[in-house]
Amino acid sequence: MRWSNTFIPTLKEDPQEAEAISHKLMVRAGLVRRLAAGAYTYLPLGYKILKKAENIVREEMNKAGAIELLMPALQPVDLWKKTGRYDDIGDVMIKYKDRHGREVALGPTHEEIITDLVSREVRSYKDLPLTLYQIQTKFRDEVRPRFGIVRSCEFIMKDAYSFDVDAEAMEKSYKKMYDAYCRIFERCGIPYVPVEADPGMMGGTVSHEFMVPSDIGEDRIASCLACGYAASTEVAAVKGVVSEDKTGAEGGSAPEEVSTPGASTVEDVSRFLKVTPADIIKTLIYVADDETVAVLIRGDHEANETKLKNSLKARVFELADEKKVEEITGAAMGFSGPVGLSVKIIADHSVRGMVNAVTGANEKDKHLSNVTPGKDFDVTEWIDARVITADDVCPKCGGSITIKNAIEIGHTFKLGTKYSEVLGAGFLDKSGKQRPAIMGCYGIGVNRILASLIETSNDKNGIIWPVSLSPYEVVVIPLKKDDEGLVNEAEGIYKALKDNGVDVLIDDREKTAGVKFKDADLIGFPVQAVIGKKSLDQGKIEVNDRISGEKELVDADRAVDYIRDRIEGMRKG
RNA sequence: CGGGGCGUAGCGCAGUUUGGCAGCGCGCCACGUUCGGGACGUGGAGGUCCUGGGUUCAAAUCCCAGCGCCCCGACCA
Repeated sequence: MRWSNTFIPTLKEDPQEAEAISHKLMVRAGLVRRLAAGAYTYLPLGYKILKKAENIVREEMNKAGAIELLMPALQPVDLWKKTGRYDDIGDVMIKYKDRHGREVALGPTHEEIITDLVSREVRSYKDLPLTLYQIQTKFRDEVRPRFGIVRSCEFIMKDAYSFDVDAEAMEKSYKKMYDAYCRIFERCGIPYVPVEADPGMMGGTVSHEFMVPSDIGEDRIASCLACGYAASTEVAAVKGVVSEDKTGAEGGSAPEEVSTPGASTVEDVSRFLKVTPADIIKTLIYVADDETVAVLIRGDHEANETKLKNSLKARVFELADEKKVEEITGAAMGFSGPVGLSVKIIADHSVRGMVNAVTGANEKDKHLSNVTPGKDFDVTEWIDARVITADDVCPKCGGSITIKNAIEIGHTFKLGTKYSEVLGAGFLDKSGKQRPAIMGCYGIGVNRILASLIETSNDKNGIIWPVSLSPYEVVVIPLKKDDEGLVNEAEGIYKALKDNGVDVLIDDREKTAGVKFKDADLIGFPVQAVIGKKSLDQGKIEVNDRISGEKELVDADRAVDYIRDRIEGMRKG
C-alpha cells in the first residue's frame, strides 16, 4: 500500500479526550476516532489491525475444531425470559419495540441464541461434540464506558459455544479452547495470565479469565510467585488468617457506648477514637434476594460480594439502601453494628480473632467499644467473606502473593446444563435416553487485544507492534522525493517486498524525513526500511528495528532478501 | 446515579477572575528556499466561543437551564 493512497490521520499531540496510554496512542496513530462515549470508528489502519487479530483468533479456533457461523445481533427477548437472564442482565441489554410491538434486543452475548439453534438441529449423540463460534459485534449499554475501546458499548467479540454428551467430554472441549486461547494470546505477543474466576451471571461452576496485567485494568488478580496460582480477587480464597479464635473471650469489660459525632466511615471512626481500622468491625447490611443480612468485616478489609453472593446462593445480592438500613438497625448508614440486630449475621473468619472491638451502636453518632463476638452478639455463620489482600498468603501453597490490576481479554466458562435444559438442547444417547447437552462458552474481546497489546508494548515514541498484529510488517521510507535514483530504489524495494509476500507500506508522502520517522515510530511498524542519500551513495540502505531500536546498514542489492527473511523469522516468533 | 474536571478554528490551548475588535502554536492552501529525526520565509483560508434563555449600551466572559466528553466512585459479562 502507498501511504498517499490510504488514510492515516496521525496527531502530533495527545488528544484531550484520552487518559490511558493505549487510548492516546490509538487516536494519535490514526487507528480510531471517537463518535460518542463508548462508540469508535476504526480507521483503515485500526481496522486492518483488528482484522489481523480476528484472523489469528479464527485460525486458532478452526485448528481447535471449532466451526464458524454468524448469528443475528437482533434477538427476540423471549429466549432471554426463558433462561431468566432477561432480569439478570437488566439495562445492560439494549432493547426496543419493533413496529409490531415486539420487544427486540441487540445481542450482548449469544448463549440463548446458540442453544436455541442447537435445540432445533441436534438430535443424537452422534452429532456431538460440537463447538460453534462467531466473530461479531456485541452491544452493551455500559454504565460507564472507559479508556477508549477497553470498555465500549459496541465491540467485537469472538464467542464460542461447546456442546458435549457428558462432563468428561466437556472437559476435553474446554481444554481445547483453553489451549487455543493460550496460543492466540501468545501469537499476539500479549503477556497474559489465565486465572480462576467467578462465572457471574453466565452460570456454571468453573471459569477462567485471561488477564493482561495493566494499571488501567478494571479487574484485580492475585498471583503466587512460588506455585503459580493465579485467581481473580473476586474468588481468591483467604486462608489461615486467624491465629487464635477469640470468640466469646471474656477479657474485656462490657460494651460501652461512645459518642462519635459525624464519624460514619471506618476511617473517621478510627481517627476519632484513636484506634486502628483493624480494631473496628464494620457492619454492612445487604439484601440477598428477599432476605436482609448483616455482614461483618474487619475494618481494614473489603467485603467480597462475589463470595457472599455465592455462599448465600442468592440471585440478587446488593447493599441495602439507606431506608432499609434505618429500618433494620434503627440508625442512619454508617452507625450499624451487630449488637442487638435481629437479622442473620454473616461474619468473615478474621472477625473471630477480634476482641474488644469497636462497632456501630445502631444509633446516630454513636459507636460501641469493647465488643467481642460470641460474648456480645452471636454470629449465624462464619465464612470467607472478604477480598484477599497482599498481606494474605497463597491459598494453595501458603507462599506470598501479589495483587495487580488487569484487563480481561478472554473468559471461558463451564456452563453445565443451565441453558441446554431450559431451552431443550438435548440428544438421544446410545441407550435411547434423552439427555441435555453439557455446555461451555468462550469469549474473547477482539478489540481488547489491540488495547492491551498497546498498553503493554509502547515507548515514548509510540506503539511497538509485534509482526503478527502490525498493520504493515514493513514501512519503506524514501527520505527525498526529488532524487530520482533514490525514489526508484525505494519503489523497487517496495515492489519486490510486496511480490515476496511481505505486507509493506511505502511512505511516498511529500514530507520531510523527521515527519516520516516520527509517524513510523508512532504507529510502530516492526521494521523500517530507510532509503537515504548518504547510505545509498555507499550502496546501502538502513533497516531499523522498532522493537530492539537497532539500526543496521544493509547492501541495497540484497536488502529485499534480508528484510523478507527477517519478517519470515519474526512471523515464526 | 454521586463527586471532580473540561467544552473557544481540523488538533492542542490562552483569553473568562475584573464584560469592550476572536487570539497563540501546530496543521491546512499558494509560492520560493530546504531535504537523515515533527525545516524556513512570505502571503492566505478557516469561528454557532457546546446549546437555549436571561442581565447589559455591549457577553467567550456575569446569571439560569440543558447537552456532550473525560476521570474517580458505584455497577459490570
